[in-house]
Amino acid sequence: MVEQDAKRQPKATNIMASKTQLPCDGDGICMLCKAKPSDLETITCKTCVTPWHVDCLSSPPETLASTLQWDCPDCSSPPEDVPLPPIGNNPLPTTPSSDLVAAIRAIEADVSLTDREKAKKRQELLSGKMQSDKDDHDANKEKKKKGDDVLDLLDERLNCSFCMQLPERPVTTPCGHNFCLKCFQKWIGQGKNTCAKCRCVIPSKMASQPRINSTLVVAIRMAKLSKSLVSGGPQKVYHFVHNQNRPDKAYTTDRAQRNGKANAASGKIFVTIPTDHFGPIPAENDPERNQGVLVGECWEDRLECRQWGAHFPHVAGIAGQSNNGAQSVVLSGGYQDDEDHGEWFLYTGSGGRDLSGNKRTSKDQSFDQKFEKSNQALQVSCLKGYPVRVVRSHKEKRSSYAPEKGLRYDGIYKIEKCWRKVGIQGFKVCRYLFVRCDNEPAPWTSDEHGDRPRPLPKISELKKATDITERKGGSSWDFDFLSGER
DNA sequence: GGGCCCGCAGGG
DNA sequence: CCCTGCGGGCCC
Repeated sequence: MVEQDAKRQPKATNIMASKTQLPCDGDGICMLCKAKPSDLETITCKTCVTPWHVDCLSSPPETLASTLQWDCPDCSSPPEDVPLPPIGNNPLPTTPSSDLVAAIRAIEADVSLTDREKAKKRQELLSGKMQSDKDDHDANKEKKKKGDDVLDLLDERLNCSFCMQLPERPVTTPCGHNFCLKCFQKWIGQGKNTCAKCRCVIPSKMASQPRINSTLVVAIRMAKLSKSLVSGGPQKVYHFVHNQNRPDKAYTTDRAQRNGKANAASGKIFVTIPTDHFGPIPAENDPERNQGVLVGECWEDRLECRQWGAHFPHVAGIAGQSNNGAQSVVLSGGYQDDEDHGEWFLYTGSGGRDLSGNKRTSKDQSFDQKFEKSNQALQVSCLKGYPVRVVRSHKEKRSSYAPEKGLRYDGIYKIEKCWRKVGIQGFKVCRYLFVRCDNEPAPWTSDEHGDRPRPLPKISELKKATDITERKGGSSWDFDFLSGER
């Protein structure tokens, strides 16, 4: 039933490989003449979507039509012994990327459209039928459904045949199949030289020097973007909605130049809470395990912690919005003014630090902190008595309550007071008194404080520790734990 | 071990 | 779009 389709053969440009042929690099610079050709002087391969400098090609295409259907020297004229790729009875080409991308680019280039309109057009394009611009209001529900379909369609056709996910740093074989760079290299490393999907021979050049199909990257991104913009509409779109295509673990994006968690993007968020969800994460929001996030749960790093919803920001210590309150904090011991007593602790606000140059998280304070942004969010949570999830990190061991390793979810606290004072570095800091308030036994397990639950701190103890110099908001001292209401 | 530099995510 | 940020890896 396999049809050999002659039309699949590259246009007979019959490149003579007498002269070295090299494409443009990632910056659009011709690797042969080192010049940066304009768009008009550049031609893009229909298979691998790599740009080439026309003037440096030994045999450039002659007609407009052949330009659109052009295969670069790497992808055309396979060795004589290579059979034509077997084509199934699917009438669609197996490389949606080139045509699709050309059309998407045309939309992108249209300056008369807003981002939103572009997204809509992209989405229409991807769904294969141009939808008339009828009333935008009640079509929302339908669009939402359609958005999913589009992404699903993309998924099926673009997925890496090894890991079945949307490819990470996708490479495309001349036969039109996409793989993650890593998956592809692993396959080649096993001595294979045929496409894992259709068994067609992979040219040795491509095998030894696979190129990232950057345009496919863009297409996948655009499709996702278009989905989020069109389906989400004005209402809030939570992260977990667009989560389905992320791998289970943090991953290196095509943009990152290094592997590893330092520059990684987050893996799938497993829980179904919105990022502004207050309080514990219950079992009903944990479809993965159906148990919720339990006090004492530990994670390797912040990205993993994020995936379970305990604390969403990747770097920042406070999760919150100035008008809404703060959902969670991370205690790392990195702040001199922090004081961790387990059952209660003093937390320092963010800001006031010198972040010039590349210092993302300098420890040197150079100006006063204010109750704004995330500091204000904590203030709101204090005033309203909202529950705050607390995660401890033991990067610097300051307290016997710190977890043995990694990060640990230590349950719900309330911010009993907040104020500003002059910190150790001589600048004002925002300060918050957190007191544990959930019903589970205190999670500390050190010998020193082995008796659980640990008694609540005495007011005098807190007063002494907090050293209030300026009070800003906060509940009164008669907070509920005095009466035993936790 | 400290400094530097990277890219992601989120708020505004 | 810009700025910030209680990471994290690598290089010195």
